[in-house]
Amino acid sequence: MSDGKPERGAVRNITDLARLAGVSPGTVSRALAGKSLVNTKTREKIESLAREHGFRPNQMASGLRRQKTDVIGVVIPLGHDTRQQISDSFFMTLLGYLADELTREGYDLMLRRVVPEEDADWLDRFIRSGMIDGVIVIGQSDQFDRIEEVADGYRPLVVWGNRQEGQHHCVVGTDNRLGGRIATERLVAAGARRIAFLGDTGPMEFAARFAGAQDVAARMGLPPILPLPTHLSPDRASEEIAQHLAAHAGAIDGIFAATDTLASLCLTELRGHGISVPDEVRLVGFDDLPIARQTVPPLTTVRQDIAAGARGLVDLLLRRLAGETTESMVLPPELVIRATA
Amino acid sequence: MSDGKPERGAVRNITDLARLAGVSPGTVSRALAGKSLVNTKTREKIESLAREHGFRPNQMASGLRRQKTDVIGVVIPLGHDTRQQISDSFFMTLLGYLADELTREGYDLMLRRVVPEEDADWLDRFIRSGMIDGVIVIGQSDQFDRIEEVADGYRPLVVWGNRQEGQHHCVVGTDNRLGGRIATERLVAAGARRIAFLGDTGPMEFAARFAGAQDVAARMGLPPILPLPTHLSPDRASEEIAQHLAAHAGAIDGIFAATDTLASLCLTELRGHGISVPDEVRLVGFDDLPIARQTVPPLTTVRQDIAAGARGLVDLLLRRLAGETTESMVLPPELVIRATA
DNA sequence: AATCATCCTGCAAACGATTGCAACAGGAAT
DNA sequence: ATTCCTGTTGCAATCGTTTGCAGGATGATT
Repeated sequence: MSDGKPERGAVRNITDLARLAGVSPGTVSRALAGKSLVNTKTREKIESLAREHGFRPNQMASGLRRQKTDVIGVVIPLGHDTRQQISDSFFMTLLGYLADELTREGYDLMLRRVVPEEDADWLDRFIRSGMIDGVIVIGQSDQFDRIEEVADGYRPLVVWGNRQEGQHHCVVGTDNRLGGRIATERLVAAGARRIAFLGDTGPMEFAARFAGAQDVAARMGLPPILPLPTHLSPDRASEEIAQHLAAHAGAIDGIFAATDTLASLCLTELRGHGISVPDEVRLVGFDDLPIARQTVPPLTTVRQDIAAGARGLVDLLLRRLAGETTESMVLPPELVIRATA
Repeated sequence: MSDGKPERGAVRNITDLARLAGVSPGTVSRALAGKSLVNTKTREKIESLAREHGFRPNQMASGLRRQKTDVIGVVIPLGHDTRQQISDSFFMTLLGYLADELTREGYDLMLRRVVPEEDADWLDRFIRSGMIDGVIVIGQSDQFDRIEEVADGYRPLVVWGNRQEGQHHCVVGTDNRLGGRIATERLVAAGARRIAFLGDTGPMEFAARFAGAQDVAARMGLPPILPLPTHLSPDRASEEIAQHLAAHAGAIDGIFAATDTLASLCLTELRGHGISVPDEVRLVGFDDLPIARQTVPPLTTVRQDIAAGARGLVDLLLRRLAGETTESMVLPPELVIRATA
């Protein structure tokens, strides 16, 4: 205050501050922690000194002593599609909401991106690092089993992904199978009969969407859904989509894309091939990312409520942190009809 | 090994493991840290015991003792446009690359999103938390002065943003003013004369792009650039863009958008208004995000090399961490010509 | 056999904050 | 005057790891 530049750097720890205030370190700790056991005058003196010197208690030390770091780990396993997944719009949006929610609850967020193939015990390593109070895994990728293994011995763990019959780990996610059904039903309602699924069917979530599509095909007596495996990274995807279209020209009149990103790329390719949407081919995406509103024509898609997902993840994690046992949370998908189907 | 389920949880710290191995804690520490002073046989025994019990040294304690946490803080100040900025494609892509680079260098990433208006000393608080070895700030937003204040007293700080004459903090970023010139020159070359700038001119980076556009207008004797202030969040932006278009119908034949995201929204609105691009109105964006390739028609834009930016940020930060003094790093923008100008 | 260097290992003091316990002051109650 | 509270404060152990220093064992050299 005095000079605009209080001599900072002099006070490095709670003991220095205690010396200045003429009290013991313990009292300083209590005062700064806002405990009720400190005399009001003492507290004010300590607080003003702390402010003046820009002092903040060291979180590492505090964490060590309290056995609680107030940090939540968020980890994105890059399974199938190493590159680019981390900048996938959906995951990033979810991450943004998670940051919001965690901040609101007084937690910091430690982000880690791992490649399970190079680092077998990525999850265990993170958990036992001692730096985090709990873990949120974004996307099961192909690591379902690894997660299951760990989940039994470690409570504060919540996963974004698909719910599996009888699984042990607590998961938050959209009902992908139902989403797949909804999307496919829409394609059929729009006149499609020979339907393809655009995307890799390896990852859990995608597999479930694919299964949902198959459900509908079976129920309605349509030909089986044709899987068109595709990577997620835009550069590779475009090319692969083009090949798929060339290979199955005329044999497909409806496409269910695993992701809005893929759907959008597909739309571009369809236009390139002179195929009209939705007249010749109907198209439905998944996620309802902002991009879905801006494609030409605007994309019909299945909406995932990302904000609700983030809230659910944090809420469940906090409850597990508090010792509760929690059920998984399944969010309802919602059809958003625009112009591609 | 033995049973598939080694009794974990028994070994909680280095001392437990020392007891098991029949050595002192110090030796265990040295062995696990890979120091050369330990007998090979002892080391192997300790390592195998550690593996068997899934033990990892506590990073908090280690950090406390070594005064080094191996964590880098990444903070996104949400200045002008509180909501949604964190899920802005550009920042998120940058964040992804940062995660990659930091991981490669053996650092973890702590992500924090702050609202400077609610929390005046966001930067100081983060720095002095004791949890991080250095800070990367993504975007100066309107916090230039605050960052300057802190930068003199804290070395391991690097900022993504715009370089200012005579500034004190180390910054990595594209030459926005040059980018603005390039974009505007392209608009002119494509036949535009009455040019507008779409976006808020408040944030540093945008202000520089705007200034670059003004440079060109002045040099070429064109009418002054018309600023069309717009929020970044898609929902508000669309509406605002529509209003701008309505207000200046026919009076504009070229638009330089501050961002590809805005450009893409603008394109949608233009189509809605039946205005043809690039015949009636030319459009140039900024960033070269993946979306730029998928708009209809594909977007002409100014490319920022995000990967190089991330590498630069991490590289400079590491060097400052090592005690070096570093210059700022200015990346060259690059015009990518597609079909909108 | 004595000396010395070379390896390893153990001891104990840090790092900085928290907290159970004890002690103290001052006032109230007896 | 004694006893008993109540409200504050200090003391010292603790969280788990690291590391400077000293010391012990071993083998080599004279």
